[in-house]
Amino acid sequence: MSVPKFAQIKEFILENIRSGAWQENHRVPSENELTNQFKVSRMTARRALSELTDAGILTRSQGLGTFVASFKSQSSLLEIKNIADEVKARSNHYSCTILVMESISAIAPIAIALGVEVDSHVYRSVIVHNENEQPLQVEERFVNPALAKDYLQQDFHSLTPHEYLSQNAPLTEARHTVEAIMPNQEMREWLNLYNEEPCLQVIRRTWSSQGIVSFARLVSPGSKYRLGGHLTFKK
Amino acid sequence: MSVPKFAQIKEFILENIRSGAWQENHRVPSENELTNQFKVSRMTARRALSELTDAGILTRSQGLGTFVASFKSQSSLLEIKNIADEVKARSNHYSCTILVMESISAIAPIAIALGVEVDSHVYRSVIVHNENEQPLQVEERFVNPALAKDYLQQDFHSLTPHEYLSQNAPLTEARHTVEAIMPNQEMREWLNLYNEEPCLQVIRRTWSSQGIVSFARLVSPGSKYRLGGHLTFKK
DNA sequence: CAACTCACCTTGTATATACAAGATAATTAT
DNA sequence: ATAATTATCTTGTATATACAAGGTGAGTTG
Repeated sequence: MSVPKFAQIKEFILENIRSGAWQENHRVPSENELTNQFKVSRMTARRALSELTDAGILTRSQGLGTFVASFKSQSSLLEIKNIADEVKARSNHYSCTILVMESISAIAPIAIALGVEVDSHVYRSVIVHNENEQPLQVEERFVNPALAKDYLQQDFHSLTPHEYLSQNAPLTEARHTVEAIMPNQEMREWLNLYNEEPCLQVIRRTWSSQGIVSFARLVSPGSKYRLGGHLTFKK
Repeated sequence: MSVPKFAQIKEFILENIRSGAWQENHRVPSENELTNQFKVSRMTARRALSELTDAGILTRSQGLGTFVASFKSQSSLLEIKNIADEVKARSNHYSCTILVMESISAIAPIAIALGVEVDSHVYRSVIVHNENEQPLQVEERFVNPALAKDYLQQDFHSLTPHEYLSQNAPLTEARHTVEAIMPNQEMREWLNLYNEEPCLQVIRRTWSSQGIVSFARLVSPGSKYRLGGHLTFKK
């Protein structure tokens, strides 16, 4: 037996999720349905579902069924949380200012980061996220237009770009780097910084099954923002 | 059935690991041994072992047995890797300079972070880690003497503090925060920085089953060091 | 019509059993 | 003594079966 049956079933389910056919909260076949479809025992079908559940890809509930988990619950440690949620979790007032929404011609480094041709047009947005009307983070994002055609038509006051993109092109992968930088003049104005203050910069690239979706640069003042992480022996 | 049998077995294994009785690479009872000890079927014993393996706490190999995984393989995204390994992985030369090794009286913030009484004595070390003889990171560490008595007698040229502490008091938890700071004069000298450069500062607290082991502050120049992260749909 | 019961679906726990396959040590044959 | 075989331990895959327990909806009862 080259590929175990339970692994084949896992692959079948993952492929449906990756392709976008099964979105978040979509109901996946029950153990009995998989048992019939794949001609395996219930225990084998169950193993596939259980392992994907442990991995955070599915959620199950007794009596109801098994469902595709929401993407954000997948992330573990350095989840770059939705900034709006984070502010609201501190029970502060969230607002945002949209500074730029445009279609630009991609210079080399941006084209490379997005995996598109140099000088092809890409979307660019610059948004300032505020906590109690004070700038907390500047989000500069470059988006591959092939994977999010109507990006520029969105109203990001109600839905953050990250939320919009997650719903539109199902994310399969994300990479980020964190570094400390000194903001330039433009960035200092956006963040309302009058003195020389270091900033945390997170560069984040996100993939979907069709390719690189977007490339974001998140800059926050060092005095107002920090990232946290937590490791434990899980039970 | 209040607590499922497989969960009881998991708890039994975790407790042995948390207490330090079973160290890294210690061999845990085989499926058959657990079957006899707990009077359960092999499938139930197997479930406990499999789930802990999926969680990264155990590793198994066919024909050999099941073992306690090494702590570093537990960490996921924001693993603060051993800096010496990181430098060597880039095939550069690693060296370190030990600036301070002392026993001090804990002022309030340090005492609180370490969970000891104010004015009780704690160990402090300051080490500069170099890549090709250039300072890459300053590690200032405060250690709870109750949990690492002979900390000051170690030679940290051969074994980093983190490695020593991991071996000595089995780690059960770690928390860290990442922020951007401007280094003070002393730190600039340690890092050989002549101009104003922002730094990444990682604060890391580590727990063992007996309490807080140490509290470290890791500062690196923003231009030389960044943290990386990676999220995927795991298979 | 409303409330209750029951059938039926779902996942959750647990067992007994079978064979495959990797690793090691003891035994046997050369 | 060395090499090959075998026995025995380990984990890995797979099935059939049983009962428990949560959730939903249909049908019965008041």
